[in-house]
Amino acid sequence: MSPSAKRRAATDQVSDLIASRLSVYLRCLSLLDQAGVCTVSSSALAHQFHLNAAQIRKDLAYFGEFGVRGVGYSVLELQRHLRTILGLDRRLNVAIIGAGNLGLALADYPGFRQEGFNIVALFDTLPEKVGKRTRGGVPIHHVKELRRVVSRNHITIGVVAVPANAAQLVANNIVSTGIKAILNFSPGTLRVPPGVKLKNADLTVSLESLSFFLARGDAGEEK
Amino acid sequence: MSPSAKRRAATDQVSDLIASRLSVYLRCLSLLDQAGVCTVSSSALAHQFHLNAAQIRKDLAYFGEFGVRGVGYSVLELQRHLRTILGLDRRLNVAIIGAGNLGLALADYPGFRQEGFNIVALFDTLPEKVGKRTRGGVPIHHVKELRRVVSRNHITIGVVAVPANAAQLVANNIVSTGIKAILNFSPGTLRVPPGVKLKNADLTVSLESLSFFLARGDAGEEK
DNA sequence: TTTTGTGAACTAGTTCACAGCT
DNA sequence: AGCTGTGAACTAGTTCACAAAA
Repeated sequence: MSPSAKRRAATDQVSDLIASRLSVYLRCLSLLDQAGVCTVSSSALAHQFHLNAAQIRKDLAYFGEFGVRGVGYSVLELQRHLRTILGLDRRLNVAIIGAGNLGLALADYPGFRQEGFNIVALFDTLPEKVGKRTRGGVPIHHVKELRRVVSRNHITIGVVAVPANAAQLVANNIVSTGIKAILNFSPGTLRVPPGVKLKNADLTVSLESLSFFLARGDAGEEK
Repeated sequence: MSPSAKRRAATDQVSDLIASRLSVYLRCLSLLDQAGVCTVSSSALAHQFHLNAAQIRKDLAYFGEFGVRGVGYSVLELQRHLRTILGLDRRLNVAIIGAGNLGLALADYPGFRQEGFNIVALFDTLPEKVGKRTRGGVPIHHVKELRRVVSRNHITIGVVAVPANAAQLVANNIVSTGIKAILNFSPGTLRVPPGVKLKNADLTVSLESLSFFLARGDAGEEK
């Protein structure tokens, strides 16, 4: 079967788990690249980063034949492939709604910029915040400007960083601008129409799971 | 089979997915409670919050028989049960290592306090930060004070909010104090000994998954 | 009758193990 | 010889569907 035949149609539903792992692989490769490594085998990757070799191969093979049998994967080449697959070959503009502690911190978080994400705008409704900028220089707009700013700046990802009671309203607002990807930090379950990808990153849920494992006394590694 | 016989031994390994869902259920119940609802059936819960009724029942039944056949669950009673199961019946003290943007924001994040978590201390190595306090009043200590502050304040959860290159070192440091639960915001794969529960909350991974789904053009709901 | 609790059926995700390249 | 790519086997997680209880 030819490599191109392997690339799946855009309609195939790929699980969230695979998407997250690809992102992890990319970060592992960056580390190897920095360390001057040119070629790596799936088992070397697996061993170094506590992953499963077969799973790495399967995940990668899903998108094409990137390896060379008997040799392994070219670190540089695989990095490039993963960046393309993850859509990181172009810069992505991100808006954060909610200029509270969390929103402000996310806006200036250096990790995002580093990986190719531009946080181009914050939004809030409080008059004392609107018009200001974060320490890192991200401008804070009024939420009513959302649609205008989104289309002018080609924003493709919206981040919800408002309290729970406002979250669904904000999400609807984001969806109405045509944005197709939402990262939600607020607690509770948001509803978005089909065609819009929602990812939850509720920090309290994470802490409460830890609490749960502490209470039971059984631990173990996370996947 | 008696209700108590259902309660599983502490050695049973319960998946992360169940733990997270319990936390979500608890939040749904809080909303219902605020709305003055006294009793709720699994299907009502499922319908209102876009969950699966059978899954709710199975998750809950794993820990005991909390429902009444033909009636449903008492909102108040189930809340209390979930809080116990999640270990939220006692307050939990949390330390955050890394007083950067993210660490500072997490320290003052009102959602944590609200749910029963006390962020009692921040840690950093920079002399200009050590000795200060966050806006919310959380004191910033030097990392070398970690062990002392942890034992004096009965801290049971450690949060890693430092750059990737320092993360493993910080994790080791946390483990050495006897803390058994770590929430990791840094990118990359940390290694912790068995008996310590590690939960990753890498924000870049979340954004990159979204980017991936944008690039493919297939969306759909997250689990 | 209504709704729980749960075995059975099903679906998704992971790992094994090896054929097939290089 | 060594390592990828992948069907087959396995494991985990979800949903169905119904008996038992209120």
